[in-house]
This record gives sequence, structure tokens and C-alpha cells, in this order.
Amino acid sequence: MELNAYADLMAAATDVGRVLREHGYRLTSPRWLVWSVLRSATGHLTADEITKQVNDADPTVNRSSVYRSLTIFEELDLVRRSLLGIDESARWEIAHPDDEAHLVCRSCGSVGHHAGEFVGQIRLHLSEHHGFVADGIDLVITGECADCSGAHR
Amino acid sequence: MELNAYADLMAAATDVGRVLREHGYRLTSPRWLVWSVLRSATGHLTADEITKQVNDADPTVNRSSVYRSLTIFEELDLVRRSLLGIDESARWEIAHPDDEAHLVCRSCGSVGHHAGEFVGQIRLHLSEHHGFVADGIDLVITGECADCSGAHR
DNA sequence: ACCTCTACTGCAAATGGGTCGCAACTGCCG
DNA sequence: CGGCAGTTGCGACCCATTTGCAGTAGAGGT
Repeated sequence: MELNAYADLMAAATDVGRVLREHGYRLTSPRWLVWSVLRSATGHLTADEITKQVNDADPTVNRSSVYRSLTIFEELDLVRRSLLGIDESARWEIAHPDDEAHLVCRSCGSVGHHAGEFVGQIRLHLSEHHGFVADGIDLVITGECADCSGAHR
Repeated sequence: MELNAYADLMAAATDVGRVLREHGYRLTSPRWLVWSVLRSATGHLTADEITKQVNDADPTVNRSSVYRSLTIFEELDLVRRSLLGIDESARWEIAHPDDEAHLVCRSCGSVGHHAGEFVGQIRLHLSEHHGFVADGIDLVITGECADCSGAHR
């Protein structure tokens, strides 16, 4: 919930066009469509889902272009790619700080976020005690969400 | 280091044949070879690396059989599969409790383990405050290991 | 020892996410 | 308003992993 508010904020606040241009890229309609889909998405989409949604608006946009857009967005830290354990394919979402864990519900398939102190603590601990400079932390937690574990069984 | 000792112990202590038989599987020579390779491996191997090593001992063993063996082992919690961010392919290792993080060095490519209290804490926090029952926790940390960040630059 | 019932294996073909080369196209700066 | 990058659609391609199938080989019963 909280996270969605944050994501919306980021998405709204982020002027994709400007960011792209600052890095020598152009804001084109395929890119804009991909961005819109991600922005209005509630969850984590596969490249295929994104392509489908983009194609609802413009069927001429090709899968490759979606992939290429996503790659650029990722490079510019506008979106985030993650391998949740759901299946083999990658999922995409508007970027958020990586000190947020993914909570994947094995039962209902929902994917939530959890912003916590954990990731920060881990980072600190590793650098102080082990000299390991962490720059990317991926925390994927699989289990049963409150709804599923509470409701059934 | 510590982890290797643990892994060795587990590997030695685990009677693969028994575990397989208990589940209606047979201990065959391809399976035994795959198991041996994993046991003597220091790190995280790709299916391809495993196949190559297996083939050193018996060139007739097929890739598919290696995959099939790994799948069964995973199912029986004998081995662990993880997607570290190194490339797209999966890595395998003798199973270890999941409250150990993977430390992937972006510079030298080494993959280490870090057993910490973190995962336990996270599990507790989630179940107590958020009703999320975690059963699998995957923590992949990318960064620069002590050797790399210390030595160069 | 032998039979038989299945699990297992090698092989080759298939899948499926993701990438690439290329010729046509289009923002955008001057 | 001309032209050079940056971009795109398309189709072919790559590569890890899976699968169908027909033959092979353990383990138990006799």
C-alpha cells in the first residue's frame, strides 16, 4: 500500500523524457507506452504482459522494442528487474529503493513489498565486519501472505 | 569457510541412496556422479559445468539426465538452485539452510555465503507484524568483495 | 538364475525467454 | 526543412532447460 503510493509519486515525479534526453536517448512512443503500462500497473509484470498491454494501445509496437525500452529504463534506474521465484521469467516494475523486500505469496501469487530496516542493516554489517561493499541487494521472500495463511486451513 | 565445513558435513552425512529410495527413486550412476560433483565442488555450479565434470568421469551421461537428477535432488531438498545475478543461468550447490545469503562479487565473480541472524530476524518480524509466513528466503547481495574493493582502485 | 515391472536413460527435437542484424523510419538540431 | 543519429519492426537466432519416445537396466518375486 504504502509502497504503491511511493511508486505513484516516483512515477509522476519522474520526467522520463527529461531523464532519457539527459542520457542521449529520445522519448519515443513505444518507450512512452512501456512507461505508462509500468506506471499504471499495480504489480510486477513480465515482458510479455507489458508487451500485451502496450499492444492494446498500439499493436504495431514490437516485442523487441519493449525489451529494448526496458533495458534502457533499467540502465537509467527508472525501472527494476527482478527474478521472483514464480517462474523463470523476469518481472519489471517502476524503480524503488532496493531496501525493500519482495514478498511472494505461494498461494495466491500476490507480490508485495516490504520496506524495512533489514537491508540497510545488512549492508552496514557486511561493510563493517566483512569488507564487502554491497551495491545491490535482492531479497525475495516466498511464503504465505496474511490473507492466505489466515483465511484458509 | 565455515559454510564449506558445514556443506561437507551434510554431504558426507547424507546418504543420497537412502533418501532417493525412500521416495521411490533409484540411485543410479548418473545420479551418483552428479551428486559427487556437487559434493566436491567448492562453489556454485551451472548445469553445464556439472555436466562437463560428470562427463569427465563418464562421457555417456547426457545433459538431460543431469538436469533430471538436479530436479529430483532439488525436490528432495538435497540441493539448492539459485539465480545469482551473474548470468541468466541457474547455479546449483549442496543444500544449506536458507538463512544464508549469497554474496556475489561483481568484480571477481566469486560467490560466498554469509550465515547471519538476518534471515531469522526477517522471518520473525514478518510473521509477528505482518502475518506473512515465510518459508523460503533468498537473499542475493551483489557488490565488491573484500579482496577486490581493498586491493584495486 | 530368470522374469517382469518400472524407473531411468540417451537422443533429438521442441520450447520459450530474450537478443541481434538490418533496412526502413523519425525526432530534432541547426 | 535537410540530414544525421538514435529508433523501430521484423525475422532469424541463441541458449538454457524440457519433453517425447523407444530402448535399458535395477530390484523384487519365484
